[in-house]
Amino acid sequence: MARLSRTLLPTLKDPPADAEAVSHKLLVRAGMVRQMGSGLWTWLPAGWRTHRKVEAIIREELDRIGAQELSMPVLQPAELWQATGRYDIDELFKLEDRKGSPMVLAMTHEECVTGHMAREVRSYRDLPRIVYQFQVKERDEPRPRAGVLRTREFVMKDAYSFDRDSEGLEHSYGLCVEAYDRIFDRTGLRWYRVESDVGMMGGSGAHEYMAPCAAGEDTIAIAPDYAANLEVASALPQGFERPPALEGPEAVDTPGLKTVEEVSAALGLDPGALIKSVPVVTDSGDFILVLVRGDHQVNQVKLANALGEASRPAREDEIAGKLGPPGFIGPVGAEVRIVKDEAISGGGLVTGANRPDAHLRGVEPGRDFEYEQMDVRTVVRGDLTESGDEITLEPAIEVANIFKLGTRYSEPLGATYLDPDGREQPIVMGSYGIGPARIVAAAAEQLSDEHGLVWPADIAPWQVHLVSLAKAGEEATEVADRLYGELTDAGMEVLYDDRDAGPGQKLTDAELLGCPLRVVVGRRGLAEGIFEVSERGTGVDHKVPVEQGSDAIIALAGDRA
RNA sequence: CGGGGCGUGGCGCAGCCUGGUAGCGCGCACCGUUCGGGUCGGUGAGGCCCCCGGUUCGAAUCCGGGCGCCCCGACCA
Repeated sequence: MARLSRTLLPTLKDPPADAEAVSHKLLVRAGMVRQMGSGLWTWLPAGWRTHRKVEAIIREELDRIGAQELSMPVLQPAELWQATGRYDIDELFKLEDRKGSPMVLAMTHEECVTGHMAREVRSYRDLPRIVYQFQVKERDEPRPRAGVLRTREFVMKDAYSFDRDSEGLEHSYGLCVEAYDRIFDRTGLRWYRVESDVGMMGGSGAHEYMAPCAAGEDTIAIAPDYAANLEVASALPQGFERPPALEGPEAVDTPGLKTVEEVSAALGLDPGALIKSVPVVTDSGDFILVLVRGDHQVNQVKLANALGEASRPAREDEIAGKLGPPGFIGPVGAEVRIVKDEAISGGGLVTGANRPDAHLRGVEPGRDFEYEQMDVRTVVRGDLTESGDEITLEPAIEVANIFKLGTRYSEPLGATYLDPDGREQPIVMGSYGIGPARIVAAAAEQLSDEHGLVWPADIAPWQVHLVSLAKAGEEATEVADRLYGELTDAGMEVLYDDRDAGPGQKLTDAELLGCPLRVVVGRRGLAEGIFEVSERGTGVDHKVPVEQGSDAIIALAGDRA
């Protein structure tokens, strides 16, 4: 069934010139994926085997918590999307059918599944339910990148929970967390479950599953008992050398010194002793002066969450008249709304003087200006968790996310039920996504070496890569054929390299593809009466006596799984 | 959306500046050779030089427009 001589497995000596990410290079070289267009990929047979193995793990674990698989269409009428207000999202592919009716290609399926539940669920007795599907998602990404990591079309496992109330949601959410934890353990990835931003999905809580690797687009903040997306991470700031407090603010001349670096250097102070003043304008038009420590950055996501709305940096014309010139802005005497980050404390601080070429020192929040205090800064490496552990930052791929949606979709789509008292209530929802392709790519990123891929046993395209080094007609060919038959009959997944090719090519291809066990049948081993079995990744070799043949190899494969 | 780069047999590239009818390596086919780490030699097939328009006796090359792809940033249910 899987004789390499008849398998579509186009391995490449060189990676595509435009590939940067390790997973991109290796998955293409190993003949697992091919590009069709920007962000559009074909999964070739070997790649699809791995993809489906990931799907199988997900399916088993979701079935185990009582979730039910279904399948919804990708092509959908635009109506539902107009109802939830998501029709205007730029990433949504929009089209018309032949009658001119507006249609969309679904980028996710909340609208569709909630639309169904609105019709089918009537009573509290119909709840809770958890359903899921594996279905293609279409997203017109502004910039697809890194091979299969960020694409415009991809299969997502999306699950949706429907409960009577938020307690029920907590329970369903907990079940999904359990299932997801097991799924990611089984994939063999190194992973974290982190707190995440609820983003445009709305709702009351969210986590992401993150696989650390160099090609990751996100950054996660990690400590022994802490894990969060950097977008929302929160921590205790590090100390700095604090200048002496003064009776009141004192002006100092700082001609031309506009940046934190310039001012702190000129005054001989730690950057942490400065207050960085960032004027922003919110979506609703509110003008706010945001203050963070000189050695910190404003975190747009945390700021939006703290303010309850998004904001952007203020333009110079908006600042003029309210505050000093850029580089010399400060909170003292400013008649604007002031939000101070909670990492700023104590006195003796330095701020802009709101006039050209001058700063103030000895500034103390509270005494010298009024403020609202919020947590709006981006955590930096070395900050401490509440239990005193240092935080490290790592790039990571988001491989899954889970949201407590609440009634964000059930309300606009009229998904309600009657409670025991006969009152109409909105269904409380959760949504749970996993990208199998990203799991495949993350495994390639995390586990490869200089020779190629190294698949965890449970998601490898084949368990055994059987390499015959014999020429046609040699006795070794018969031996390899027989071993292949025995292993296959025993239910093993075997890729049998029976090609008429040199040993170098066959062995390097086996390493490139990265199946857990490589079995070499060749004259040299047979002279000793053995098959040579190598474990990919560990470098451990076994000499398996020919007479024990398939049984011993099956046992070794079992050990690796 | 801003910035940068690229587009020439299946893959990786040279040729373009300085116009003259396309070349290299790998791969592929065949013959021989070799056979435990991408053997070696020979023969051969394969190209609308991304597209459209312009300049020119003549355009892969120069000019204009378009399309596609990649990278950095913004963005990212």
